[in-house]
Amino acid sequence: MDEQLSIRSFPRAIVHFDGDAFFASVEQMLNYKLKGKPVVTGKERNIAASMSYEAKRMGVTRGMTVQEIKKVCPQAIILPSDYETYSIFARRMYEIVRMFTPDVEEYSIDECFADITGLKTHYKMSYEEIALMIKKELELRLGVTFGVGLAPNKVLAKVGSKWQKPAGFTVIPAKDAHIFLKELPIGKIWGIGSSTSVFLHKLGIRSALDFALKPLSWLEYHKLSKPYKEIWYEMRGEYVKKLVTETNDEVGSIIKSRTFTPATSNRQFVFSQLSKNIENACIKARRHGVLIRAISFYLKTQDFRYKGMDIELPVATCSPVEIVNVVSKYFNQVYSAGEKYRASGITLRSLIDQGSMSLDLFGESHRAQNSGKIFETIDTLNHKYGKHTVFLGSSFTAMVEKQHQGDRGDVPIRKNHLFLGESARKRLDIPFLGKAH
DNA sequence: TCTGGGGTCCTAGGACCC
DNA sequence: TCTGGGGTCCTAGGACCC
Repeated sequence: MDEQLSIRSFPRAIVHFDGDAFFASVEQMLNYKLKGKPVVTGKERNIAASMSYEAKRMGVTRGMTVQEIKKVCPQAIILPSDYETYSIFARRMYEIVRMFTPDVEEYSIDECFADITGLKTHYKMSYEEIALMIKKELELRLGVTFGVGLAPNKVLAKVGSKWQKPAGFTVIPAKDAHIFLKELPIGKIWGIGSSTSVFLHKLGIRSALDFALKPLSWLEYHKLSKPYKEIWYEMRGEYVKKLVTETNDEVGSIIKSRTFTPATSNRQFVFSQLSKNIENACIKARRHGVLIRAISFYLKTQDFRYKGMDIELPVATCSPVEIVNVVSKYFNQVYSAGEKYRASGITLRSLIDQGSMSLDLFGESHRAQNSGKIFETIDTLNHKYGKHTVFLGSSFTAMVEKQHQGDRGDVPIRKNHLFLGESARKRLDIPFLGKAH
C-alpha cells in the first residue's frame, strides 16, 4: 500500500521559512499591549487579512468581515494593514537567513527559501540542526515564530513548513515523502490550484501521493504542462525548481485596481476611478524610475466578467495625462451604458528603465519625459503636503464623490486639469488650481 | 465563504521570415 | 509560381501565488 517513491540520496537541503500569522504577529511585536490578545489586520478593507492565533482560536478566519469578526470574537482588536512595516520585517528576515547562507530566495513578504546544501562541514552540524539554528535566530530577532520545513526541494519544504501550525519544524527526507503526501489533498500542494484540482479529481486523483505515483507518461498523455511536471518530480524527491537568489528590484508590471461599492453604471464615475488608478500606478512607476510603453485597462462587471483592452503607447511615458488621454480614446469600446461595473483596473506593461530612453526623430519622447518631470514635482508636493494634494481633473469625481450622494454626471470636469486636494487648499488658502468650468 | 489587490509564469497560436 | 518545412518573435489568456 505505502509504495515508496524513488529513493535517492539527499543531494540538496532546502529550507522553507514561513512566518506564523505574520502581519498580526508583527503588530503584536511592535505593541506589547497586543500580546496574547486576538489581533486581526485588514481593517481598511473590512476583511480579515491576518489573524493572531488567539483570534484564530476564537473562530476568526481569513476573509471574514468586520461584523462577523465582532460576532464570534467581540474582544478582537482590528487594525489596518501596515505593509511598509511588514516589509521592513520581511527584509530583516531575509538578512538574518543570509547570515547563514547566501542562497536565499525572497519569496514573499512572510516567506523565504534557503539552500543550506554543503554547510554541514562548515557548521559541524546536521542539516536539521542548521535549519533549527536559523529558525531560532529568526524568532529571537524578529519576535515572530516561523513554520519551517526541511526537504530535498522547494515543493516538499513547503509541505514541511505548513505541516505543524504555530512554530512547527518538519523534516521531509525523500524516502519519507510518501507518508506526508498520502495525507495531503492534491489541491494543497503549492502550484496546484482549484482549476487543476478539479481536473485531477476527475481523473481519480485525490491525494498528492495519487499524483506522485502516476508515471510520467500519464502526465504527458493528459497534457499537463511544465509546472505540473516539475511539481511531480519534486514530490518524488528530486530537485527541479531552482531557487531564485538574485534579488531584482525591477518590476515587470504595475497594477492598480479598485472595487467600488455598490456597482454602478455611471460612466463618469467609472472613468474617474480608472483615472485615479492610472495616477496611482504612475506614481509607482516614477518611484521605480521606469517609463511605460504599453498598458492594459479593464472594467469588471457586476457579475465578475472582465472587459478590457491592451494598448501600445505612442511614446514611452510616466505621465498619467498621456495615459488617461489614450484610455479616454478607447474607453467607449469597453464601457457599455447598460452595464453595471464593480471595479476598474490598469496594468502598466513593457516597462523600461528611464535612463535607457532615447529621443525619436521628432522629439516625441522628449515631450513625454518633460510631462513626467511635472509629475515628479507633483510627487514632491504630495509628499510634503499629504497624499492626493494634487490630482488630475479626470480623477475629480473619484476623489470627492461619495457614491451614495447619487449621480453627479452633470458636473463638467475637464480631463487634464490638476486639482489641489481639500487639505492643501485649506492650508494654502487658494482655490482650485484648474477650475472645473 | 458569492469573491480584495498585486503580481509572475507558461502555452498556444498567429505573423513573419528564410 | 507553387509548396513545404522550420525557426523566431510576439501576444492573449489562463492558472497560480501570497
